[in-house]
Amino acid sequence: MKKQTISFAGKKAGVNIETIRFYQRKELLDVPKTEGAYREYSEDYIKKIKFIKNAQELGFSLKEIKELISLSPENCEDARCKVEKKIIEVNEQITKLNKLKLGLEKLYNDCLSKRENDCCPILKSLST
Amino acid sequence: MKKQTISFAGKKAGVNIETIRFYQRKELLDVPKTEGAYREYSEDYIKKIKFIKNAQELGFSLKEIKELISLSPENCEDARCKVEKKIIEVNEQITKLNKLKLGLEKLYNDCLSKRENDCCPILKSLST
DNA sequence: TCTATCACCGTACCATAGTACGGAGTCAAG
DNA sequence: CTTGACTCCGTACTATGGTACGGTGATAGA
Repeated sequence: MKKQTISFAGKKAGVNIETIRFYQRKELLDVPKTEGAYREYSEDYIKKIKFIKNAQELGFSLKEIKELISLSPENCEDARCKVEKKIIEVNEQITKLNKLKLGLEKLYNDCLSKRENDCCPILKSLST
Repeated sequence: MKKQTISFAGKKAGVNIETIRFYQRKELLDVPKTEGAYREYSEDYIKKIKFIKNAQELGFSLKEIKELISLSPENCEDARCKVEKKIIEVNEQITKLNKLKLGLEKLYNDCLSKRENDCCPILKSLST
């Protein structure tokens, strides 16, 4: 059995050692209590790190992940509620980005169709 | 003629005084040179502040806006190039968010259709 | 047993986009 | 001519998500 040190856990979970320590400071992970001077990071602990990374990839902030962690696995209504809220947020972001895209595309096309010697429509239109 | 102080400019452009000073420090705006002890903020200056705010709303970072500002208004090829790049970025973000949304929706539906006394699928699936 | 390599710890630093604060100076109205 | 409001200035602080560094101590292999 390989020693389950922090660097081992970091490699297995695909994160920096400092990141683990950072999550511990932020109380997203507990600090394992050990007999010796060096802490032991169990497979379970590595799963917890991966949980954080998975949730991050789904767009949750560390603050939100901390809330998710504190939920009871039996009563999942709260978790479902948080996921629902996040879906709404993501939808809002998509809507916003689509509008943004339209604005940028208009700018781009105006610039392409400008007459010779005209002032740049991009820089001009941003100045209004 | 009203005095064109910094607070006047801030109100007219819809930004905080501190934000103007922040942009000056970041060299996005120049510091107006004045005879007296208090600086004068021209209408032209207020337009520059609005330029920054407009560009921000289109998704440009302050760093990118600084680059935009440095472009010559005659040769707009560079500006068009930056806009094009930003359109690609926005598209990538939209794609990413759509994937994220699918993931969240799957999680949500799994949770709704879970059997009584099952462990919460959301918390469980994030733990893998 | 020695020494390289790690762990642990606090603190400082990175980028991003500001906001807040306190002191000193200035300006204008009463 | 004083007082309140404002400017200017540097610095510190906010949130977010980490990374880096330097000192001390433990541990394991040669």
